[in-house]
Amino acid sequence: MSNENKLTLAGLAKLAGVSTSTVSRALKDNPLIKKETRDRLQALAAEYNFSLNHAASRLRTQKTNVVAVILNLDDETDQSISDPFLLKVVGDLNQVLNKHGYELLLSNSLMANDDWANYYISSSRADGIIVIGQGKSTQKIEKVAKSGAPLVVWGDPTTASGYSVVGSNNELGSFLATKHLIEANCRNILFVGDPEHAEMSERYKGYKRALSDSSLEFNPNFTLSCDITSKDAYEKINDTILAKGLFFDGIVATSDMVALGAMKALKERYINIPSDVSIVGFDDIAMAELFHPALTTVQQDTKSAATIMVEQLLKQFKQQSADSVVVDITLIERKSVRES
Amino acid sequence: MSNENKLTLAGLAKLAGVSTSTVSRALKDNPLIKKETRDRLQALAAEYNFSLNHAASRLRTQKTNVVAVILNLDDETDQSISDPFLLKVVGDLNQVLNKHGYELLLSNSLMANDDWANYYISSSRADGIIVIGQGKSTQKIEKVAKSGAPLVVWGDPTTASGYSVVGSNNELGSFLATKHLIEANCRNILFVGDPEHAEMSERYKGYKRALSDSSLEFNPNFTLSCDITSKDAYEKINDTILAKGLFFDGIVATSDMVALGAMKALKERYINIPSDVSIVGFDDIAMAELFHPALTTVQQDTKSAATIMVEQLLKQFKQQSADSVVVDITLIERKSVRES
DNA sequence: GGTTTATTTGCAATCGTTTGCATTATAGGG
DNA sequence: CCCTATAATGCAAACGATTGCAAATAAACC
Repeated sequence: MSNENKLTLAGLAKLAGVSTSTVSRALKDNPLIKKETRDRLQALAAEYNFSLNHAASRLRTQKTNVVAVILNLDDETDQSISDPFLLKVVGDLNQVLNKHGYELLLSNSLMANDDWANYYISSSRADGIIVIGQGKSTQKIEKVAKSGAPLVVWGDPTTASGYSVVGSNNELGSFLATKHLIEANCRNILFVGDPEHAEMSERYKGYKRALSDSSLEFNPNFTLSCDITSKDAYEKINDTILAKGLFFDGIVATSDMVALGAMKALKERYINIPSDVSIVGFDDIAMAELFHPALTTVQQDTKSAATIMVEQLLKQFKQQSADSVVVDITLIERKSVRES
Repeated sequence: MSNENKLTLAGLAKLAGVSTSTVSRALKDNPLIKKETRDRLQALAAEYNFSLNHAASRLRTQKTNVVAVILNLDDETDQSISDPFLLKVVGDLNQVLNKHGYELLLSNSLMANDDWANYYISSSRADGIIVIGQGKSTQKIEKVAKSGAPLVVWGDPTTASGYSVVGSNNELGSFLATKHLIEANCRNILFVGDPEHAEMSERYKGYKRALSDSSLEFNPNFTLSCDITSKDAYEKINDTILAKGLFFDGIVATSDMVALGAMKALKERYINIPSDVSIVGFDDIAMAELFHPALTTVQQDTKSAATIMVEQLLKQFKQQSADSVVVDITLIERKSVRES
C-alpha cells in the first residue's frame, strides 16, 4: 500500500524546486553542489523518508553493490549447509562486506545451473563472487575464472590456480597437528578425512610429512576415508573399531566436526581420551572448547580470512589483479591430547 | 573484460531478426509467441550464453525476487552471528526460498540504520523481509509492520502481534522439558536463560507452569539469568556454584548452547551428568547428540518452520493476509537426564 | 562595467527490460 | 476472392537514477 506513490528523485526535486540531477548529486554529497543546497536537500530527503530506488541506480551505474557468496557443497556428501565452520565464514564475510558497503547474497551450489558467472555477474545480480570451499571438483570455479568475473575462493591457497584463493596453510596445519601427537608419544596415528577433497588432501600431505619427518612409517591402513561430517566420522570409526579393534592411539581429524564424531564413537566404547587415544581437530569451531575433553585443534582464523577475501575481491573491482593468500593457523592446545 | 559488449535483449533480437518484445516474451515462454519462434529464440539465447539483465527487469517490473533475511541480534549481548541455531534457520530458509525462485540477501541487524522497510523494500533491494529473532525489543520489527511491507518473523507466535510470526510453542516446549526433569525426580530445578528475551520469557512461563502443575514451589533463587551464549552460561554456572554450592539437581536451559556451556562448567567440577544434575536443552542443534552425555532437548523443527515462513511471505506478496503459526516441537530424550 | 573564470545548476540521453496497444500475417468461412 | 476472426509480432513508452555537457549564475579581475 505504501508502495502506491513511492517518492522518487523527481518527486523530491519538484518538492524542492530543483532538478533531479541536483538532488541526485546532493544526496551523494557531491561537492559540485553548493554546501547549503546539499544540506537542505538532505534534510528534505530525511524528512520525507526518501530512499533511492536501488534497481534503477543499478541499471544506470552497472553496479550492484552485492557480492554473491556460494557455499560449494558436494552434492553427494551431505556436508550440509549447516556445517558450523562454513557458516562461521559466511557470518564473518557478511560483517566485512557490510563494512565496505556491500550486501551478501547467499547461495548454495545447487542453485544457478553451473554457470555462476553468467547467473550472477552477467545478469547483474552481483558484482563479484566468493566461493566457499573447493570441494572435490573445481570445474565450476574455473569456469567463473575463465569468464573474467571478479572471484575469490576459500580453499587451499598453496596449490596453483588461475584465480585468487585464500585459505589456511592446510599442509602445515596438519603437519603441526600430527607432530603434536607424535610428541605426545602417539605412534599409531589414524588420519580421518577425505583425501580426495582439495583442502583435505593437503592436510593428508602434512600428516604424511610429519610421519616421515619423525622417521615413522606411513601405513595406508591408517587412513580412514570419510565425509566431512560428524555423522560419517562416527559411523566409520565405529565400524573400524568393530572390524579391527583399537589399533591406533592418535587421530588426526580433518575437521572439528569429524573429530567430534570420532570422539563420540570412542566415548561410547569407553575408550579414554586422551590417554587411550589422543585426537586433534581442524577449524576451531566455537564448540571445540565446550567439548569434554576440550578439543585440541588447528585454528583457522576466519575473521582475518574474511577480511582478506573481501580485500582481494575489491582489488578486482578496481581492475587490479588479486593473488592467493595464506592465512595463519595456530595449534590450540586443549585437553584431547595427552601430556607429553 | 567480458562485460564490454554484453549481449542484450536488443542484440539478440537483431541477431534473430525479430523485435525485442518478441525475444523477451519468447524467453519467458509466453504462449503469445508461436511455439517454433519460442524454441528458436531460446536455442539462440542458449547458444550465445545470453542472460537477462536483472537490474533492468527489476526496475521495469518493480519486483526483485529477493528476500532479505535479517539476523536480529541484540547489540549488547554477543549472541554472535555464528550461533548455530540461527544459522541453521538461515540455511533452511535459503533452501526453501531458492526453491520458490527467490534469493536470500543476508543481513545482520546492525546494517540498515533501523529503518528496514525503507532500506530493503522502498529501495527495492528486496520484496520482503524475514526477521530471525525477536530479541528484547520489537521496535524495529513493528516499524516494518506498520510500513505495510511483507514481513514474517521467527519468534514466539503465541504472543499477539500485528504481524505474522512463526515459531515454536516455547511455553509448551519448556513445560515438557521441565516436566521431564520432574518425572526424573529432580526437585530443585534451575532455569538458565534470559527471561527478558521474547521467546525465552515464554520458556520461563512454561518452566513455572510445570512446577506448579506438579505442586512444586517456584523459587526465584532458582532462576539464573544469562545471555544466550555458551560462554556466558559457563561463567554464570561457575559463579553460582562457587557462591552457593551445588543447590540444584536439574537444569532447564534456554537453548542448547546454554546447556552445553553449563555442562562444561559442571564437568569441570566433576559433577556428574545426569546423576548429580540432569539437564535439558532447547533447539536440538546438530551438536546436541554429539555431546557426552548426549543432550536431551526440545527440538525445533527448522525445516518445516522455514517452509511455513516462506509460505506466509509469499501469501503477502499476493496481497493475502498472513497469520502467525505455531510449529511443532518434540522432546528428544537422550542421555543428559537420568532415568526415572 | 565588461570580460574572463569559477561555481552551481539543469537538460536530456542512457542503462536494458517489460508490456499495453497497434499492426501485420494467417486462417477460416461464406 | 473478400471479409472477419484469430494468431503472431512489433512499436514505443515506461521504470527511476546517473552523468557528460551545456547553460546560467556568481565571483573576480583589470
